[in-house]
Amino acid sequence: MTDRWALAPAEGGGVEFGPLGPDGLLAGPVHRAPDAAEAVRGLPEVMRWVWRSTAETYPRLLATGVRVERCYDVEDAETLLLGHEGRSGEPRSAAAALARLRGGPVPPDPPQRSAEPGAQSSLFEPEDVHLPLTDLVAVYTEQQRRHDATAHPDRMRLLTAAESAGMLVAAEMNRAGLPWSAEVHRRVLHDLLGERYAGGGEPRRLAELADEVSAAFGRRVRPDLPADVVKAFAQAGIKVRSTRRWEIESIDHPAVKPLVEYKKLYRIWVAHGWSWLQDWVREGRFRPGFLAGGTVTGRWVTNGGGALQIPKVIRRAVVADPGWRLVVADADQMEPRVLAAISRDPGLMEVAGRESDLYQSVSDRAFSGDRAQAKLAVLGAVYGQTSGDGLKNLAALRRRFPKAVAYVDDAARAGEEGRLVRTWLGRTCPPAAGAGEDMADEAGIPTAEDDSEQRWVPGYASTDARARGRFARNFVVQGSAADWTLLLLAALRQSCAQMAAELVFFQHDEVIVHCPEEEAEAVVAAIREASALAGRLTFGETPVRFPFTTAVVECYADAK
DNA sequence: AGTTTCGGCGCC
DNA sequence: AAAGGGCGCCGAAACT
Repeated sequence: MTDRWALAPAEGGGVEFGPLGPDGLLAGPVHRAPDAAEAVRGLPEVMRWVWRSTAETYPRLLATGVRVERCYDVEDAETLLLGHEGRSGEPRSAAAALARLRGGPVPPDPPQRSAEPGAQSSLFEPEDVHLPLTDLVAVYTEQQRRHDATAHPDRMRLLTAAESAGMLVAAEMNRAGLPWSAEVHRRVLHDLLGERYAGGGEPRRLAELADEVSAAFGRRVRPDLPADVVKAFAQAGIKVRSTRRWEIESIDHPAVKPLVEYKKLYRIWVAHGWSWLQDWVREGRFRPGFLAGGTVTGRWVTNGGGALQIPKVIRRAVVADPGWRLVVADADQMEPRVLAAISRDPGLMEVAGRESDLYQSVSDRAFSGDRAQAKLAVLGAVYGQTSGDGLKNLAALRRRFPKAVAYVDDAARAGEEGRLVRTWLGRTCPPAAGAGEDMADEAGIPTAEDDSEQRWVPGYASTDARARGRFARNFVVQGSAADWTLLLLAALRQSCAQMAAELVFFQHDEVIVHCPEEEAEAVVAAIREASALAGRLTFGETPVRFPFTTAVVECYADAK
């Protein structure tokens, strides 16, 4: 018995599966079963299942009550490996990987399916992309070799394993669902928006605010149409470039107050109103369709439902089951702590080695105690601020934490020059990300029809190049943070498996566990332990700590 | 008529 | 105080 088995659909129905040796080759006879659930259920001692697609396979296992310990997602690994090899534009299906291996014509990736409310996420149409077991294993074996060819094979192996674990977590979260009280949601909507009118038009409060805006302008204005609002301000003698809130709010005009209020409520109405509730909440659960690693940086996305943008007021509707609690855990100052870990800046590591407020410590050292300025400087360094006070503050930051600032500056320069930029574990930023230009241009190689203005010139980066620089600067921090959170989730998932507790929500640096009241303290401890373990596994031994703020609540809105 | 892009704003 | 990174969502506008 080996601890890794590969599994694939069999010709004529059912599945075939077999054990893998240390070299990644089939190391024993191939078995057959009527379906994946039966195969997995019959081999509880298998530690890792190698399959083509977790999003395709695992929801069906979960539907029959079968959980797996670990997996290896061949198509996800293909995506990460292609990225690392600077070939992110190539098709990443297992079938494409096999074709590259065998030298045949490489099939393009099938188009993505659009999201449907309540649907289990599934990236690919199943019919045309399945590989027989022996072919899948051939791709897997080659992928093992390709891991070895990376700059840090151990980190790359950790990355593909971690993201596969993330995909298990995502599938399990989608199955569990976020506890959601439709009754509370409706009450919140009614309190904010007033009664709904028949015919699906604006609710009462929005209609009233629209009337107030119109009255202030002295003519009918539709506050949801930016062009209309800009025109109305112009007629009132006020020039506005846009109707963004920060721009509107500085204007002295009676329409501003109802307009800003309208925008806020309009947003809730269209994005998380009654029709959202109708579409996305079933039997007391909201199933967000989490997709691990859905973005270039490795952050997750959700497939419909806007789960990562739930407005704070709507969180009132997230309510634990009777006798259960929500453990809401939020990583404290995650990005600067990650920057400390990846840059190995001694000063920043020392600051990040404490669990206390990092921005306060930074400000004590570099900003004479002005925490707000310190926070702006750190975020400016991470996001690539180009103007304003942030630049001045960045200089102060650079004096005290030179290695940290140099780390993101180097990433920005690499991005501007079209070079590859990687996270700590090896997730790679495609050169074209955020720019939409072709590869030759990205690499600074002139092409025949280039407009010279767009081409990269040393020392005179174009607007696009600078945008790529900002993207790359942010990528190394945000992406390495995503690396760390994958390891965190994997560890926390293993702890929760020992209890009734379930992971139900994840949002970049925040996780929610739904558990019986008596397990809540154990879950809080598990989060602390998972954080420490993830820090060690991801970044090695560093002084950096990753503390969480945790709250045990019955309602998500009470966590902050 | 159907599809893509844009403006604005929610979250991190 | 000014408007830098990542996303998704919606309706309207701008296209094919």
